[in-house]
Amino acid sequence: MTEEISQNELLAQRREKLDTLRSKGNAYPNDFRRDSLSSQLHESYGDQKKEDLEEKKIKVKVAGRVMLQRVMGKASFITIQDMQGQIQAYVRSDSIGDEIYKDFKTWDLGDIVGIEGTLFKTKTDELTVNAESVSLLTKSLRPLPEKHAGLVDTEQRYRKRYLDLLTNEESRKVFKTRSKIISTIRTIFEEKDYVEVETPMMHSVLGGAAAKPFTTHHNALDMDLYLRIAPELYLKRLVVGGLEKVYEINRNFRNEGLSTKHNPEFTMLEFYEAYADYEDQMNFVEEIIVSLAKRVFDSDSIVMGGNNIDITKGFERLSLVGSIAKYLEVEEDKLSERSFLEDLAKKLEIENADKSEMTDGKLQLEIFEKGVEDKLIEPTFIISYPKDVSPLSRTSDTEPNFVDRFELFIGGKEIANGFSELNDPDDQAERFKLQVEQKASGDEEAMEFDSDYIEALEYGLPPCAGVGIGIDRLVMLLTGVDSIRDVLLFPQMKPK
RNA sequence: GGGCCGUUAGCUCAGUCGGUAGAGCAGUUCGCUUUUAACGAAUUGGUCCUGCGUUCGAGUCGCAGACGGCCCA
Repeated sequence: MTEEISQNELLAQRREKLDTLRSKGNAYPNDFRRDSLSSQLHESYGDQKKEDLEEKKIKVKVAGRVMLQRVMGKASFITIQDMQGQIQAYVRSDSIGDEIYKDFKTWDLGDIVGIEGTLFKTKTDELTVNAESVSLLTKSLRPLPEKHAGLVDTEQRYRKRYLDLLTNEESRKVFKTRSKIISTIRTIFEEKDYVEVETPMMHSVLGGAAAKPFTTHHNALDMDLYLRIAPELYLKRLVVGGLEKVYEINRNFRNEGLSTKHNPEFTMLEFYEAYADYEDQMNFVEEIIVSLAKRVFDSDSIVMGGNNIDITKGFERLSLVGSIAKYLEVEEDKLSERSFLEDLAKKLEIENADKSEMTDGKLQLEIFEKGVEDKLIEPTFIISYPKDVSPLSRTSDTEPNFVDRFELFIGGKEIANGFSELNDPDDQAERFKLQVEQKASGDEEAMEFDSDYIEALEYGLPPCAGVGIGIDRLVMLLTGVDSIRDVLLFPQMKPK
């Protein structure tokens, strides 16, 4: 690699410039302190009249990366970019001195500079810093992507995100919005007196979700550990411990393929509230979504493929089998008949529909996922999930084969999953046993028997309900981005 | 895992029927004191993703592979 660098002419030229800087003193000074940011200046002085601004003689110190330059014989304009945006500076030979101007003309796009001067407006009315002194703070040794198009190559945008962020405003915007969404979520939970916690990322017992885990090894303990697939069982231990409203925003790890919707590590919001049930949580989830749109985007709707989805008119609620009946236009009564389910599954090309490990519940869920899910464009809560696909949910009081669980779909995508929590330790132990059996018969996504968790339940988990919301997908939904890689700063990539 | 598409200068992209590789930006040199994707003139820069094959000759055709994108599972 070093060899390659030294051979490239462009890099060699810049290195030569760096050598000159080194020979003149410290090439990497850290003594420049700015007092202004670009957008602030535009906001404060952008509207002022040329003459008024000149009279005020406002001194500013700005710093940033040189993004554009227009160099003339004895004067230049450069556009620098800082964390907020861009601002132009006017650099004149007779303001900064001939010698320094000569040096200045050797500076390259991408260099990081500090400029001290007075604000004025050009004849085209652009707010500009009239430089009185300029300093090169960091020499850039590599040329930036093309100044107009920016970095376009998708692979490079993911692998060298810093270049993407530097040159593509849209990309910067998505990640700033992501940050705002997450901080707003924290605000909402704070307002509701929830406590934010962090629970282990390394688990010795697998549980909390149906997923294949990553395994790692602890040397001192000489034991294998799983990277967590979900924090659920730890958060409910905390509810046992009296943290009656608790939430966590953190990473989960699932050992599955990469796609526009999957990254092996992703961010999950999970929250639990005692003395609440899944209906209370549905109301809260709806409130969260509406509130995020309002607070982050000042909007009552979500933009999906050019269409506005109004999210303020109340989210629809449909049972799982009811949604199958509605969207596949079949009779709801028949969806409890095995032969009917198998026929329907075959029509949808669902594999293994006639296998014994494919329980009625699993079959219903697969039919839903394959035939209904992507039709749920308007916000819809699907409720009443089959018990055998929901090993941590409370059994329904009225329908023993179903649980008090919901999932929220918007734009055809799952946004939230929540349920009244199973707090009967004996029922939970039975469900764990079933999971262990399923694991033994080849289900790689089944959970393990967590006896420590059962013990916690035996002390008494107050009646409660919890929800998980995938943050990455939520950000995708709210920012209108189609690939999870566009909301993750550093998506997982194969090494080149 | 399957299908389709892509990979050419630092970046963005052309490249015809198989005949010695092009542009714009960036760079270098010169000119230019209100430009703004500055401008004008000149000019440097290539592992055409990798390997094998077909051919007198491959960026171009074939096979295999790598990486990426999209769709499907």
